[in-house]
Amino acid sequence: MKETKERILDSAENLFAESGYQATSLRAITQKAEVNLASVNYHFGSKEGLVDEVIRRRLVPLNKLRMQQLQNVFDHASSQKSNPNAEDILRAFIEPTITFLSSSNSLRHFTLLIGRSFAEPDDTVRKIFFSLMEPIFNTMMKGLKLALPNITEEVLFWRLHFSLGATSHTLRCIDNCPMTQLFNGKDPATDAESLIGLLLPFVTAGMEAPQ
Amino acid sequence: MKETKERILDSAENLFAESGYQATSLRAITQKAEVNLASVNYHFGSKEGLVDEVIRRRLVPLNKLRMQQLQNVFDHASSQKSNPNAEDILRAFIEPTITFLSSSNSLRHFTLLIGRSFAEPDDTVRKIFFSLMEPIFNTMMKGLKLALPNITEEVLFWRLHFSLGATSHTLRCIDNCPMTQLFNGKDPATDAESLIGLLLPFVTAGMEAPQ
DNA sequence: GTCTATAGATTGATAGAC
DNA sequence: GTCTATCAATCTATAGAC
Repeated sequence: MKETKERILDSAENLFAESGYQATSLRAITQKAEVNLASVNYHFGSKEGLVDEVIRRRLVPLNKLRMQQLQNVFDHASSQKSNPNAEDILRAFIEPTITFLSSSNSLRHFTLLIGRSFAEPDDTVRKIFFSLMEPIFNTMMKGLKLALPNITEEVLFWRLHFSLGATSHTLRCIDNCPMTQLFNGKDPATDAESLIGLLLPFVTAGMEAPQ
Repeated sequence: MKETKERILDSAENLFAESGYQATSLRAITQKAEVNLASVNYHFGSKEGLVDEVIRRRLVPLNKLRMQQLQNVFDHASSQKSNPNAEDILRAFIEPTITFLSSSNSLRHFTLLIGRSFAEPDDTVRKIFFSLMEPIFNTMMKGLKLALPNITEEVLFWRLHFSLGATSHTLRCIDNCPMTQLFNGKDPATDAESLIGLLLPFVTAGMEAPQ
Protein backbone atom coordinates (compact mmCIF):
# COMPACT_ATOMS: atom_id res chain seq x y z
CA MET A 1 0.00 0.00 0.00
CA LYS A 2 1.51 3.28 -1.13
CA GLU A 3 1.67 6.37 1.04
CA THR A 4 -1.45 8.51 1.11
CA LYS A 5 0.32 11.46 -0.46
CA GLU A 6 1.48 9.44 -3.43
CA ARG A 7 -1.92 7.82 -3.87
CA ILE A 8 -3.50 11.26 -4.08
CA LEU A 9 -0.93 12.47 -6.61
CA ASP A 10 -1.45 9.41 -8.82
CA SER A 11 -5.20 9.68 -8.70
CA ALA A 12 -5.18 13.42 -9.37
CA GLU A 13 -2.77 13.00 -12.27
CA ASN A 14 -5.04 10.40 -13.77
CA LEU A 15 -8.24 12.40 -13.41
CA PHE A 16 -6.80 15.80 -14.37
CA ALA A 17 -5.46 14.20 -17.53
CA GLU A 18 -8.79 12.63 -18.33
CA SER A 19 -11.26 15.41 -17.56
CA GLY A 20 -9.25 18.58 -16.97
CA TYR A 21 -8.51 20.53 -13.82
CA GLN A 22 -11.79 22.38 -13.37
CA ALA A 23 -14.07 19.42 -13.98
CA THR A 24 -12.26 17.16 -11.50
CA SER A 25 -13.44 17.44 -7.90
CA LEU A 26 -11.39 16.64 -4.83
CA ARG A 27 -14.05 14.10 -3.94
CA ALA A 28 -13.49 12.20 -7.17
CA ILE A 29 -9.75 12.24 -6.53
CA THR A 30 -9.91 11.00 -2.93
CA GLN A 31 -12.50 8.39 -3.82
CA LYS A 32 -10.33 6.93 -6.58
CA ALA A 33 -7.29 7.11 -4.31
CA GLU A 34 -9.29 5.45 -1.51
CA VAL A 35 -8.22 8.09 1.00
CA ASN A 36 -10.11 10.57 3.11
CA LEU A 37 -11.31 13.84 1.58
CA ALA A 38 -9.61 15.96 4.23
CA SER A 39 -6.21 14.44 3.51
CA VAL A 40 -5.85 16.56 0.37
CA ASN A 41 -5.89 19.76 2.34
CA TYR A 42 -3.66 18.28 4.99
CA HIS A 43 -0.97 17.27 2.50
CA PHE A 44 -1.30 19.96 -0.17
CA GLY A 45 -3.13 22.86 1.44
CA SER A 46 -5.59 23.32 -1.43
CA LYS A 47 -6.62 22.08 -4.85
CA GLU A 48 -4.13 24.51 -6.39
CA GLY A 49 -1.37 23.18 -4.16
CA LEU A 50 -2.24 19.70 -5.36
CA VAL A 51 -2.15 20.46 -9.07
CA ASP A 52 1.08 22.35 -8.56
CA GLU A 53 2.74 19.26 -7.14
CA VAL A 54 1.11 16.95 -9.68
CA ILE A 55 2.71 18.93 -12.49
CA ARG A 56 6.00 19.60 -10.76
CA ARG A 57 6.61 15.97 -9.74
CA ARG A 58 6.98 14.85 -13.34
CA LEU A 59 7.73 17.98 -15.32
CA VAL A 60 10.86 18.93 -13.39
CA PRO A 61 12.64 15.62 -14.18
CA LEU A 62 11.29 15.57 -17.74
CA ASN A 63 12.56 19.07 -18.41
CA LYS A 64 15.91 18.11 -16.90
CA LEU A 65 16.17 15.36 -19.52
CA ARG A 66 15.21 17.79 -22.25
CA MET A 67 17.73 20.36 -21.09
CA GLN A 68 20.52 17.77 -20.93
CA GLN A 69 19.76 16.58 -24.42
CA LEU A 70 19.71 20.18 -25.67
CA GLN A 71 23.07 20.79 -23.99
CA ASN A 72 24.45 17.69 -25.72
CA VAL A 73 23.38 19.11 -29.07
CA PHE A 74 25.14 22.42 -28.34
CA ASP A 75 28.27 20.67 -27.05
CA HIS A 76 28.49 18.33 -29.99
CA ALA A 77 28.08 21.18 -32.47
CA SER A 78 30.73 23.36 -30.86
CA SER A 79 33.16 20.43 -30.63
CA GLN A 80 32.86 20.22 -34.39
CA LYS A 81 33.09 24.00 -34.73
CA SER A 82 29.71 23.99 -36.47
CA ASN A 83 26.14 24.97 -35.64
CA PRO A 84 23.48 22.64 -34.25
CA ASN A 85 20.84 21.56 -36.74
CA ALA A 86 17.09 22.06 -36.39
CA GLU A 87 16.21 18.38 -36.29
CA ASP A 88 18.47 17.73 -33.30
CA ILE A 89 17.01 20.68 -31.40
CA LEU A 90 13.47 19.49 -32.03
CA ARG A 91 14.40 15.91 -31.18
CA ALA A 92 15.79 17.05 -27.85
CA PHE A 93 12.30 18.24 -27.01
CA ILE A 94 10.19 15.50 -28.55
CA GLU A 95 12.23 12.37 -27.82
CA PRO A 96 12.21 12.62 -24.01
CA THR A 97 8.50 13.41 -24.13
CA ILE A 98 7.53 10.40 -26.18
CA THR A 99 9.90 8.15 -24.28
CA PHE A 100 8.29 9.34 -21.06
CA LEU A 101 4.94 8.57 -22.58
CA SER A 102 5.79 4.98 -23.34
CA SER A 103 7.85 4.11 -20.29
CA SER A 104 4.97 3.27 -17.93
CA ASN A 105 1.25 3.52 -17.53
CA SER A 106 1.62 6.10 -14.81
CA LEU A 107 3.83 8.35 -16.91
CA ARG A 108 1.45 7.87 -19.79
CA HIS A 109 -1.23 9.62 -17.78
CA PHE A 110 1.12 12.46 -17.04
CA THR A 111 1.98 12.88 -20.69
CA LEU A 112 -1.69 13.38 -21.45
CA LEU A 113 -1.77 15.96 -18.69
CA ILE A 114 1.12 17.79 -20.33
CA GLY A 115 -0.79 17.85 -23.59
CA ARG A 116 -3.77 19.25 -21.70
CA SER A 117 -1.65 21.87 -19.97
CA PHE A 118 -0.66 23.50 -23.25
CA ALA A 119 -4.33 24.30 -23.79
CA GLU A 120 -5.36 24.78 -20.17
CA PRO A 121 -7.88 27.60 -19.67
CA ASP A 122 -7.27 27.82 -15.92
CA ASP A 123 -4.87 30.63 -15.05
CA THR A 124 -3.28 28.90 -12.09
CA VAL A 125 -2.41 25.78 -14.05
CA ARG A 126 -1.14 27.83 -16.99
CA LYS A 127 1.19 29.82 -14.79
CA ILE A 128 2.67 26.76 -13.12
CA PHE A 129 3.10 24.98 -16.42
CA PHE A 130 4.58 27.78 -18.49
CA SER A 131 6.94 28.97 -15.79
CA LEU A 132 8.46 25.48 -15.84
CA MET A 133 8.54 25.36 -19.64
CA GLU A 134 10.01 28.79 -20.30
CA PRO A 135 13.71 27.86 -19.92
CA ILE A 136 13.22 25.01 -22.41
CA PHE A 137 11.56 27.28 -24.96
CA ASN A 138 14.27 29.91 -24.59
CA THR A 139 17.03 27.38 -25.09
CA MET A 140 15.30 25.93 -28.14
CA MET A 141 14.95 29.40 -29.68
CA LYS A 142 18.64 30.01 -29.10
CA GLY A 143 19.49 26.74 -30.87
CA LEU A 144 17.10 27.32 -33.75
CA LYS A 145 18.59 30.75 -34.42
CA LEU A 146 22.01 29.12 -34.75
CA ALA A 147 20.68 26.27 -36.85
CA LEU A 148 18.74 28.41 -39.30
CA PRO A 149 20.42 31.82 -39.49
CA ASN A 150 18.64 32.73 -42.73
CA ILE A 151 15.21 32.59 -41.16
CA THR A 152 14.09 35.61 -39.14
CA GLU A 153 13.55 35.31 -35.43
CA GLU A 154 9.85 36.07 -35.78
CA VAL A 155 9.32 33.24 -38.25
CA LEU A 156 11.32 30.85 -36.07
CA PHE A 157 9.17 31.84 -33.11
CA TRP A 158 5.99 30.98 -34.97
CA ARG A 159 7.37 27.73 -36.33
CA LEU A 160 8.38 26.65 -32.84
CA HIS A 161 4.88 27.57 -31.79
CA PHE A 162 3.38 25.40 -34.53
CA SER A 163 5.68 22.52 -33.59
CA LEU A 164 4.62 22.65 -29.96
CA GLY A 165 0.99 22.78 -31.08
CA ALA A 166 1.40 19.67 -33.20
CA THR A 167 3.20 17.86 -30.38
CA SER A 168 0.76 18.76 -27.62
CA HIS A 169 -2.22 17.95 -29.78
CA THR A 170 -0.72 14.53 -30.39
CA LEU A 171 -0.12 13.91 -26.70
CA ARG A 172 -3.70 14.79 -25.88
CA CYS A 173 -5.17 12.52 -28.49
CA ILE A 174 -3.21 9.34 -28.03
CA ASP A 175 -5.63 7.52 -25.80
CA ASN A 176 -8.84 9.21 -26.79
CA CYS A 177 -8.68 10.59 -30.29
CA PRO A 178 -12.00 11.70 -31.74
CA MET A 179 -10.42 11.53 -35.18
CA THR A 180 -9.29 7.93 -34.98
CA GLN A 181 -12.38 6.62 -36.70
CA LEU A 182 -11.37 8.56 -39.79
CA PHE A 183 -8.55 6.19 -40.38
CA ASN A 184 -10.59 3.36 -41.85
CA GLY A 185 -11.55 2.01 -38.46
CA LYS A 186 -8.02 0.76 -37.89
CA ASP A 187 -6.13 2.29 -34.99
CA PRO A 188 -3.07 4.21 -36.14
CA ALA A 189 0.20 3.29 -34.47
CA THR A 190 0.90 5.01 -31.17
CA ASP A 191 4.10 3.37 -29.93
CA ALA A 192 7.03 5.60 -29.05
CA GLU A 193 9.27 4.84 -32.01
CA SER A 194 6.50 5.25 -34.57
CA LEU A 195 5.35 8.54 -33.10
CA ILE A 196 8.83 10.04 -33.08
CA GLY A 197 9.36 8.80 -36.61
CA LEU A 198 6.17 10.53 -37.71
CA LEU A 199 6.24 13.74 -35.75
CA LEU A 200 9.92 14.65 -36.01
CA PRO A 201 10.13 14.64 -39.84
CA PHE A 202 6.94 16.70 -39.97
CA VAL A 203 8.08 19.50 -37.67
CA THR A 204 11.63 19.45 -39.06
CA ALA A 205 10.38 19.93 -42.60
CA GLY A 206 8.10 22.74 -41.43
CA MET A 207 10.89 24.39 -39.48
CA GLU A 208 13.34 24.27 -42.37
CA ALA A 209 10.92 25.33 -45.10
CA PRO A 210 12.33 28.18 -47.23
CA GLN A 211 11.05 31.55 -46.07
CA MET B 1 -30.84 46.51 -28.15
CA LYS B 2 -30.30 42.98 -29.46
CA GLU B 3 -32.66 40.14 -28.75
CA THR B 4 -32.12 38.29 -25.48
CA LYS B 5 -31.29 35.04 -27.22
CA GLU B 6 -28.55 36.62 -29.27
CA ARG B 7 -27.16 38.48 -26.26
CA ILE B 8 -26.84 35.20 -24.39
CA LEU B 9 -25.13 33.51 -27.33
CA ASP B 10 -22.63 36.35 -27.69
CA SER B 11 -21.83 36.44 -24.00
CA ALA B 12 -21.49 32.66 -23.75
CA GLU B 13 -19.25 32.56 -26.82
CA ASN B 14 -17.04 35.18 -25.27
CA LEU B 15 -16.75 33.52 -21.87
CA PHE B 16 -16.46 29.92 -23.11
CA ALA B 17 -13.61 31.07 -25.34
CA GLU B 18 -11.88 32.83 -22.48
CA SER B 19 -12.25 30.37 -19.62
CA GLY B 20 -13.57 27.14 -21.07
CA TYR B 21 -16.96 25.46 -20.81
CA GLN B 22 -16.71 23.96 -17.34
CA ALA B 23 -15.33 27.03 -15.62
CA THR B 24 -17.99 29.37 -17.00
CA SER B 25 -21.20 29.60 -14.96
CA LEU B 26 -24.61 30.50 -16.31
CA ARG B 27 -24.64 33.37 -13.84
CA ALA B 28 -21.49 34.85 -15.35
CA ILE B 29 -23.02 34.52 -18.81
CA THR B 30 -26.34 36.16 -17.96
CA GLN B 31 -24.64 38.91 -15.97
CA LYS B 32 -22.39 39.85 -18.89
CA ALA B 33 -25.35 39.63 -21.27
CA GLU B 34 -27.44 41.76 -18.88
CA VAL B 35 -30.33 39.32 -19.01
CA ASN B 36 -32.11 37.25 -16.41
CA LEU B 37 -30.64 33.99 -15.22
CA ALA B 38 -33.79 32.00 -15.98
CA SER B 39 -33.76 33.10 -19.62
CA VAL B 40 -30.98 30.65 -20.46
CA ASN B 41 -33.14 27.67 -19.58
CA TYR B 42 -36.14 29.23 -21.29
CA HIS B 43 -34.30 29.71 -24.59
CA PHE B 44 -31.86 26.80 -24.59
CA GLY B 45 -33.19 24.26 -22.10
CA SER B 46 -29.84 23.71 -20.37
CA LYS B 47 -26.19 24.66 -20.34
CA GLU B 48 -25.53 21.87 -22.83
CA GLY B 49 -28.24 23.21 -25.12
CA LEU B 50 -26.60 26.60 -24.94
CA VAL B 51 -23.09 25.44 -25.83
CA ASP B 52 -24.52 23.33 -28.63
CA GLU B 53 -26.06 26.42 -30.24
CA VAL B 54 -23.01 28.58 -29.52
CA ILE B 55 -20.85 26.18 -31.51
CA ARG B 56 -23.38 25.41 -34.20
CA ARG B 57 -24.22 29.05 -34.94
CA ARG B 58 -20.74 29.77 -36.29
CA LEU B 59 -19.25 26.41 -37.15
CA VAL B 60 -21.97 25.41 -39.61
CA PRO B 61 -21.39 28.46 -41.87
CA LEU B 62 -17.60 28.26 -41.41
CA ASN B 63 -17.56 24.61 -42.42
CA LYS B 64 -19.75 25.44 -45.40
CA LEU B 65 -17.06 27.88 -46.56
CA ARG B 66 -14.38 25.26 -46.03
CA MET B 67 -16.31 22.63 -47.91
CA GLN B 68 -16.95 24.97 -50.84
CA GLN B 69 -13.28 25.86 -51.06
CA LEU B 70 -12.37 22.16 -50.93
CA GLN B 71 -14.86 21.46 -53.70
CA ASN B 72 -13.28 24.23 -55.78
CA VAL B 73 -9.89 22.55 -55.39
CA PHE B 74 -11.30 19.21 -56.56
CA ASP B 75 -13.17 20.80 -59.46
CA HIS B 76 -10.19 22.80 -60.64
CA ALA B 77 -7.94 19.75 -60.51
CA SER B 78 -10.33 17.54 -62.46
CA SER B 79 -10.92 20.24 -65.08
CA GLN B 80 -7.17 20.10 -65.68
CA LYS B 81 -7.21 16.30 -65.58
CA SER B 82 -4.70 16.41 -62.72
CA ASN B 83 -4.72 15.83 -58.97
CA PRO B 84 -5.21 18.51 -56.33
CA ASN B 85 -2.09 19.54 -54.46
CA ALA B 86 -1.54 19.40 -50.72
CA GLU B 87 -1.12 23.13 -50.24
CA ASP B 88 -4.51 23.90 -51.78
CA ILE B 89 -6.22 21.28 -49.61
CA LEU B 90 -4.64 22.70 -46.47
CA ARG B 91 -5.40 26.27 -47.54
CA ALA B 92 -9.06 25.37 -47.98
CA PHE B 93 -9.11 24.56 -44.28
CA ILE B 94 -6.90 27.30 -42.91
CA GLU B 95 -7.83 30.29 -45.04
CA PRO B 96 -11.54 30.47 -44.10
CA THR B 97 -10.57 29.96 -40.44
CA ILE B 98 -8.11 32.83 -40.32
CA THR B 99 -10.34 35.06 -42.41
CA PHE B 100 -13.17 34.34 -39.97
CA LEU B 101 -10.79 35.24 -37.16
CA SER B 102 -9.98 38.63 -38.56
CA SER B 103 -13.36 39.64 -39.92
CA SER B 104 -14.87 40.98 -36.69
CA ASN B 105 -14.35 41.08 -32.95
CA SER B 106 -17.28 38.77 -32.39
CA LEU B 107 -16.01 36.14 -34.79
CA ARG B 108 -12.58 36.50 -33.22
CA HIS B 109 -14.02 35.21 -29.97
CA PHE B 110 -15.54 32.27 -31.75
CA THR B 111 -12.27 31.40 -33.40
CA LEU B 112 -10.66 31.15 -30.00
CA LEU B 113 -13.53 28.89 -28.99
CA ILE B 114 -12.80 26.64 -31.97
CA GLY B 115 -9.19 26.41 -30.88
CA ARG B 116 -10.41 25.48 -27.42
CA SER B 117 -12.80 22.89 -28.77
CA PHE B 118 -10.01 20.84 -30.33
CA ALA B 119 -8.66 20.31 -26.82
CA GLU B 120 -11.94 20.31 -24.92
CA PRO B 121 -12.04 17.78 -22.05
CA ASP B 122 -15.82 17.90 -21.73
CA ASP B 123 -17.47 14.99 -23.52
CA THR B 124 -20.59 16.88 -24.54
CA VAL B 125 -18.65 19.69 -26.19
CA ARG B 126 -16.29 17.24 -27.89
CA LYS B 127 -19.16 15.29 -29.41
CA ILE B 128 -20.88 18.38 -30.78
CA PHE B 129 -17.64 19.74 -32.18
CA PHE B 130 -16.23 16.63 -33.79
CA SER B 131 -19.52 15.54 -35.31
CA LEU B 132 -19.57 18.86 -37.16
CA MET B 133 -15.89 18.57 -38.15
CA GLU B 134 -15.91 14.99 -39.36
CA PRO B 135 -17.08 15.64 -42.94
CA ILE B 136 -14.34 18.24 -43.36
CA PHE B 137 -11.65 15.86 -42.11
CA ASN B 138 -12.90 13.08 -44.36
CA THR B 139 -12.87 15.30 -47.43
CA MET B 140 -9.39 16.57 -46.62
CA MET B 141 -8.09 13.02 -46.26
CA LYS B 142 -9.61 12.15 -49.65
CA GLY B 143 -7.86 15.14 -51.24
CA LEU B 144 -4.53 14.45 -49.55
CA LYS B 145 -4.52 10.87 -50.77
CA LEU B 146 -4.92 12.14 -54.33
CA ALA B 147 -2.33 14.87 -53.84
CA LEU B 148 0.34 12.64 -52.32
CA PRO B 149 -0.18 9.11 -53.63
CA ASN B 150 3.32 8.02 -52.59
CA ILE B 151 2.65 8.62 -48.89
CA THR B 152 0.75 5.93 -47.04
CA GLU B 153 -2.69 6.65 -45.65
CA GLU B 154 -1.51 6.19 -42.09
CA VAL B 155 1.23 8.77 -42.44
CA LEU B 156 -1.17 11.20 -44.13
CA PHE B 157 -3.58 10.72 -41.26
CA TRP B 158 -0.92 11.63 -38.71
CA ARG B 159 0.32 14.58 -40.70
CA LEU B 160 -3.21 15.95 -41.00
CA HIS B 161 -3.45 15.43 -37.27
CA PHE B 162 -0.26 17.43 -36.69
CA SER B 163 -1.47 20.19 -39.00
CA LEU B 164 -4.73 20.53 -37.10
CA GLY B 165 -2.79 20.60 -33.83
CA ALA B 166 -0.58 23.42 -35.07
CA THR B 167 -3.59 25.34 -36.34
CA SER B 168 -5.74 24.95 -33.24
CA HIS B 169 -2.83 25.78 -30.94
CA THR B 170 -2.34 28.98 -32.92
CA LEU B 171 -6.01 29.93 -32.69
CA ARG B 172 -5.99 29.45 -28.93
CA CYS B 173 -2.91 31.55 -28.39
CA ILE B 174 -3.59 34.58 -30.51
CA ASP B 175 -5.00 36.82 -27.84
CA ASN B 176 -3.41 35.31 -24.78
CA CYS B 177 -0.18 33.56 -25.63
CA PRO B 178 1.95 32.56 -22.65
CA MET B 179 4.90 32.24 -24.99
CA THR B 180 4.74 35.73 -26.42
CA GLN B 181 7.26 37.11 -23.98
CA LEU B 182 9.84 34.77 -25.50
CA PHE B 183 9.92 36.84 -28.62
CA ASN B 184 12.09 39.61 -27.26
CA GLY B 185 9.19 41.44 -25.70
CA LYS B 186 7.87 42.44 -29.12
CA ASP B 187 4.46 41.10 -30.08
CA PRO B 188 4.65 38.81 -33.10
CA ALA B 189 2.30 39.62 -35.96
CA THR B 190 -1.20 38.20 -35.68
CA ASP B 191 -3.03 39.67 -38.66
CA ALA B 192 -4.79 37.32 -41.05
CA GLU B 193 -2.41 37.57 -43.98
CA SER B 194 0.70 37.14 -41.87
CA LEU B 195 -0.71 34.12 -40.05
CA ILE B 196 -1.71 32.34 -43.25
CA GLY B 197 1.68 33.16 -44.72
CA LEU B 198 3.39 31.60 -41.71
CA LEU B 199 1.18 28.60 -40.99
CA LEU B 200 0.47 27.37 -44.50
CA PRO B 201 4.11 26.96 -45.60
CA PHE B 202 4.85 25.16 -42.33
CA VAL B 203 2.12 22.54 -42.60
CA THR B 204 2.59 22.15 -46.36
CA ALA B 205 6.30 21.40 -45.94
CA GLY B 206 5.50 18.94 -43.15
CA MET B 207 2.78 17.27 -45.21
CA GLU B 208 4.98 16.89 -48.29
CA ALA B 209 8.14 15.75 -46.47
CA PRO B 210 9.62 12.58 -48.02
CA GLN B 211 8.52 9.46 -46.18
C1' DG C 1 -1.89 11.68 10.23
C1' DT C 2 -6.57 10.24 9.70
C1' DC C 3 -11.20 10.65 10.43
C1' DT C 4 -16.36 12.75 10.89
C1' DA C 5 -19.04 16.46 10.40
C1' DT C 6 -20.10 20.57 8.58
C1' DA C 7 -19.55 25.38 7.30
C1' DG C 8 -20.04 28.56 3.53
C1' DA C 9 -20.25 29.46 -1.13
C1' DT C 10 -21.67 28.35 -5.79
C1' DT C 11 -23.71 25.60 -9.13
C1' DG C 12 -27.63 24.24 -12.79
C1' DA C 13 -32.28 24.14 -12.90
C1' DT C 14 -37.32 25.27 -11.97
C1' DA C 15 -41.83 26.83 -10.03
C1' DG C 16 -44.96 30.32 -10.32
C1' DA C 17 -46.34 35.40 -10.46
C1' DC C 18 -46.81 38.92 -13.88
C1' DG D 1 -41.03 36.13 -22.48
C1' DT D 2 -39.27 37.98 -18.29
C1' DC D 3 -38.87 38.20 -13.58
C1' DT D 4 -38.13 36.73 -8.25
C1' DA D 5 -37.28 33.32 -5.26
C1' DT D 6 -35.64 29.12 -4.20
C1' DC D 7 -34.48 24.09 -4.39
C1' DA D 8 -31.31 20.42 -4.32
C1' DA D 9 -26.87 19.19 -5.36
C1' DT D 10 -22.13 19.96 -5.38
C1' DC D 11 -18.03 22.20 -4.42
C1' DT D 12 -13.60 23.59 -1.57
C1' DA D 13 -12.07 24.06 2.77
C1' DT D 14 -11.81 23.60 7.84
C1' DA D 15 -12.71 22.66 12.81
C1' DG D 16 -11.99 19.41 16.17
C1' DA D 17 -12.10 14.51 18.04
C1' DC D 18 -9.16 10.59 18.07
